[in-house]
Amino acid sequence: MGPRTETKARRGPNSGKDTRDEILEAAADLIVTEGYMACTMRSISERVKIKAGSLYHHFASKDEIVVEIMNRGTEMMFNQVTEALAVLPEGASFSIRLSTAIEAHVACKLATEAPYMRVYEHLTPVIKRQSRAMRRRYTELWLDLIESGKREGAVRMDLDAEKFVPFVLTGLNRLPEWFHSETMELSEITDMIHCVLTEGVERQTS
Amino acid sequence: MGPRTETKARRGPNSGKDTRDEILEAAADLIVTEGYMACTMRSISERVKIKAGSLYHHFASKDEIVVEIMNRGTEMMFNQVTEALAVLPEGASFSIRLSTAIEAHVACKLATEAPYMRVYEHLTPVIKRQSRAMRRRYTELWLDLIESGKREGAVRMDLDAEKFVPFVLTGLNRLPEWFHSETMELSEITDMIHCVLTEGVERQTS
Amino acid sequence: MGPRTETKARRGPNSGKDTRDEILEAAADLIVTEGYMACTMRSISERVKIKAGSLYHHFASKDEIVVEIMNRGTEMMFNQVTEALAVLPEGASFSIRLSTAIEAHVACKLATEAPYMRVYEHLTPVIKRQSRAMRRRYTELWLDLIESGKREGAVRMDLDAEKFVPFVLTGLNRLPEWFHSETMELSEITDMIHCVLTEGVERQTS
Amino acid sequence: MGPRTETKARRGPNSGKDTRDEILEAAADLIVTEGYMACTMRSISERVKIKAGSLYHHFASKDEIVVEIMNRGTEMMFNQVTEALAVLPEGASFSIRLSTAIEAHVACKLATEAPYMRVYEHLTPVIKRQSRAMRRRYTELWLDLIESGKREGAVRMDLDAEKFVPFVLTGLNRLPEWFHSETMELSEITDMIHCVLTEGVERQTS
DNA sequence: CATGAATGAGCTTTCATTCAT
DNA sequence: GATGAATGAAAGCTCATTCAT
Repeated sequence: MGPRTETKARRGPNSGKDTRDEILEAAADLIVTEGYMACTMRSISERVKIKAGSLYHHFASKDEIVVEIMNRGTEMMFNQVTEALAVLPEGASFSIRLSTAIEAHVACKLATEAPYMRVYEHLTPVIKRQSRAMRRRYTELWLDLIESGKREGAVRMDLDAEKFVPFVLTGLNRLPEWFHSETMELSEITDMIHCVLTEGVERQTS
Repeated sequence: MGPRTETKARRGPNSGKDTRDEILEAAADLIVTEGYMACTMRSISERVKIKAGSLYHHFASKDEIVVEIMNRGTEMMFNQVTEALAVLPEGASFSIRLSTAIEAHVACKLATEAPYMRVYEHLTPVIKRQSRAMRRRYTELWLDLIESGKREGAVRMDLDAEKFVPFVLTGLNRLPEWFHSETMELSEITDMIHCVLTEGVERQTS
Repeated sequence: MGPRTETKARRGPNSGKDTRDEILEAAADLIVTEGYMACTMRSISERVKIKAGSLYHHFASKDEIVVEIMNRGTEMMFNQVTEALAVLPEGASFSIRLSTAIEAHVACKLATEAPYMRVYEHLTPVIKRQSRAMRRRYTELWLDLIESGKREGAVRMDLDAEKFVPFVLTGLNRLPEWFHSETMELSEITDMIHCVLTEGVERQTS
Repeated sequence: MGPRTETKARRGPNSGKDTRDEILEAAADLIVTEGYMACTMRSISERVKIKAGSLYHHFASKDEIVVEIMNRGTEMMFNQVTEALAVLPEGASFSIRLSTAIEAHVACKLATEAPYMRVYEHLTPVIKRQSRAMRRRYTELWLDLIESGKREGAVRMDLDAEKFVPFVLTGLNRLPEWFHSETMELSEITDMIHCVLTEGVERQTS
């Protein structure tokens, strides 16, 4: 018998997903596809094919589920963007690093197979407040990006990163609300945003 | 006999607000201050100091209340921004018009006395879908602004306004989520945004 | 100006229908077409094009409306059947008088233009209890019919009319529940009933 | 350990009734004793001594409860009448079979201990429509009875059973509305009905 | 671990009724 | 007579949660 396959991994051999993961995924998927209101303990339990009360063996409350979803989502985004930046060649310019970050972030927000990262637009501020720490960590990733741009002389020194980053991120986060994959090409959007953020909308006079 | 105080205005001297308005305002205020979940027919009725069932004399359903709040909010924003642009001197440059629109929009989103315009960040996409028409109208105001910028040669012709405007507006709409009036000056933010959008973040080389 | 046309008879010249009648008819029609549950003070008032509260100028309560409908219905049935019997030639046989009564009763129960007489099947015993006196009077009409049959030697003396009549009437009253005018001829049914009641279902041996 | 008393039967020693049955019985009893309007989810739950919301663990809606009551009622009637006919000696005459069916049917309608079978008179057509299939099945039992009477030459061939049966059944069903056990003997009634249906009310001339 | 049953609080909505204007 | 606004009670139903088995 293989290592640690006895108790867990009931569906799909050593798939690595235990009930806890299934619950989170079911809940996240409900939020993304049917909205936060439709994500009740009962609807979650139906998807996992478990009875509602049994959810409490894995989570102390519904809040705990939602908070973990939010945290996992942000963490996955953090990892994805970090990874995308890490694989860039040593010494890549700020402009390249910025567009890489934008692309990675947006790709996460639209990833159909990973509901975790797409729940945010469906959550109200009251709920999101519970996941501030994790989000702050992600924000700092972007703050670092801007700071590095300043250090290498690519970004205006008077840019207030603490205000610029939240503005950009909230804009990027809501993209699923108006992006329609049928009529738009994703690269068009990331290019537009990258271009606006680096050069602005004004016609270059010279 | 005083001016039009005969029939209405039973609470508050000639306030001009009828119960319908009071209900909408109470509901909007609840959403803004305590979140959408806390805005129940009962909590609304308590604020208006009538019984819950009486709300149905003024609105057919809770949905109708929320939809009207959303529509009024967007309409007020539309009027406010339109007005701000209208009072500009004839021939004001695109840059001025853009910063005026940004300031007007942001001022609305943070106006403490007018909860209508601040509910959006507390609503989930499922709910907001019901007010799409009105929002489209507001979006078109901004599309016109960009188009006029192109016509006068101030904006790059290759800017895709249909993508740029939603990106900017969603960024502006979420401002209340991270703006803290204690530590930030509102003008700092609108200036930053205006600057980024027109010139970009890159250091001017010349 | 004609006699007494000033205040009443607003719709249709001296139609003889005042608001009170309109209310009763609207309520009866609602009961017949949509069921008792759908007959609310509000739905009645909408049909009469009046506001709900105004109904209380004409009736002290919803109960009063329903009771009057029931009474009027029974009274109309009483008059209709009495009239049908009255126009028979002097000395008409019991068998003829019985079939006449059946036909008149059934015709009332299916009369589409007179909802009053058709409400009964839609009312529960609890409600109907309030109109017992009027119904007793109608029952006595039938008791008299049977008694006259006995007197002229057409009806078995041992028939207990006090039991026979309610049995027959309840059977006749529910006819609208299973009669379908598309597939059945009304005369078929009244003939069948008349035949069964007079001769029974058994095959005549002689 | 006694027979099958382990798991269920928490209230009342081995009563064999689970909560679902208790709910149905409580609801049926409420309908019969206090009328359909008095049968609310709350009043049912009070009788069963659980909270109103708990009813939804056993039934999806109030409608489901009422429909099941109706179906059970008709099914019990069906079984009772079938059984009564089954225990008759082989070759019992049509007249005997008819009076047996009448007695069994009426006994059901008046059975104080079985509220299921007595709810019908308290339900409006709108509600009863939901249980048509089951009722049709019961009607067919009677249609078969008449047909067998025709086959053995006891019933007139021209009798339209499809009309005769509904007429008789509706008459029998409403019996609780006017039958008073204090002043009437049940057998008097069933005898009268049997006699009228077989021989008619007319005095035999020969 | 999982379940079935139950809870309690709260939800939106409906209804007959009242009454000052 | 009629209306608009309000009431109070109650309706059907939902939800997160608990817990003995």
